Amino acid sequence: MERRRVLEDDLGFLLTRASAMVVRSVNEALAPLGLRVRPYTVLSLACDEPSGVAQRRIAADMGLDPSQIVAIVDELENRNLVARTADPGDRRNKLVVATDEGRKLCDEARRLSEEVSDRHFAGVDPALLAEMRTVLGRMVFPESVNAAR
Amino acid sequence: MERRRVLEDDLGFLLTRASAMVVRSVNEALAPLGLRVRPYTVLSLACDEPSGVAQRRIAADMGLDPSQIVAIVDELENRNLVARTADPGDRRNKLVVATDEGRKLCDEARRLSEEVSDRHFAGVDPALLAEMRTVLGRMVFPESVNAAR
DNA sequence: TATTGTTATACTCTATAACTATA
DNA sequence: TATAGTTATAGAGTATAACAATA
Repeated sequence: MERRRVLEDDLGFLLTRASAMVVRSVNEALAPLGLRVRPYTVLSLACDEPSGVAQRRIAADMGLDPSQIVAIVDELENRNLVARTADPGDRRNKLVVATDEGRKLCDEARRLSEEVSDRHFAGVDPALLAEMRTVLGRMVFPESVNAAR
Repeated sequence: MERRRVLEDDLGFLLTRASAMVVRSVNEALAPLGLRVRPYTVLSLACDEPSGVAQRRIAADMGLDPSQIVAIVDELENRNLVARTADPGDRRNKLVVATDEGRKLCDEARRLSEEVSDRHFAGVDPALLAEMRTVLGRMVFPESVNAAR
């Protein structure tokens, strides 16, 4: 063989390639539901928080600029999957809350998305996968390293 | 805490977030060289193959469509970092070969890019990083699972 | 003065289809 | 007919700056 002498050991490159593969297949898997990865992620965050999530929070969790969340929430709201509700405590906030319809679709999407992940990581030692979750989780959410769960 | 109940365990999501972080900081690190991740990757592949790489090969290794390679090679060629040379064996192929200047810049870029990776994965057990490389490498290049190196 | 959501804009990346030249 | 590279185009994702409403 003796190709890819350097890139095959570059974790950044491998991460990029792997995530592109997963995103692609999740997008394909979610297409029948009319969802793509990013709207699904927003919907999922809304579903995880019964009282709703502020758009800033969504942006922070997804690593995006708040301005990029607007159109995604617009789309989900137009489809009646989430609703923007006023935060009584701080009227600058708009809390994004999932509707019943949104929750149903999210459950379905989650199932499909997990199926895709399982397929990609089939045959990998579950303990190793757990360690990868920990490493990547700490990298992505450094503030919650020792947070109680 | 008790947020992100589901996404924090979603390897696809973590992979996407982590790779976005790395790509962003590698792009920043390479900016002084006038490179971004993708041109750097193409240059790197060209440097790894003294006799040159076919554009199809580059596309396959990067998981892109061959049409997306054209503009990147154009740019590198305009900067005299690579040259397109005719493949004597099959004149349909254009082998992308790195120039001396390209090799010098690639070495520099590699150094900067490794620095970024080291920073992101500082404190992680090297053995675990090696296992992650193996898992992701198999996922990305399934054809070379048992390839001799 | 600072922060939340919003609008607007420019750029990069992704995905396809169709063309040409060689095989 | 099949394959390598190319062109063109549309859509999705990324990155900033600036604005109105609220704190």
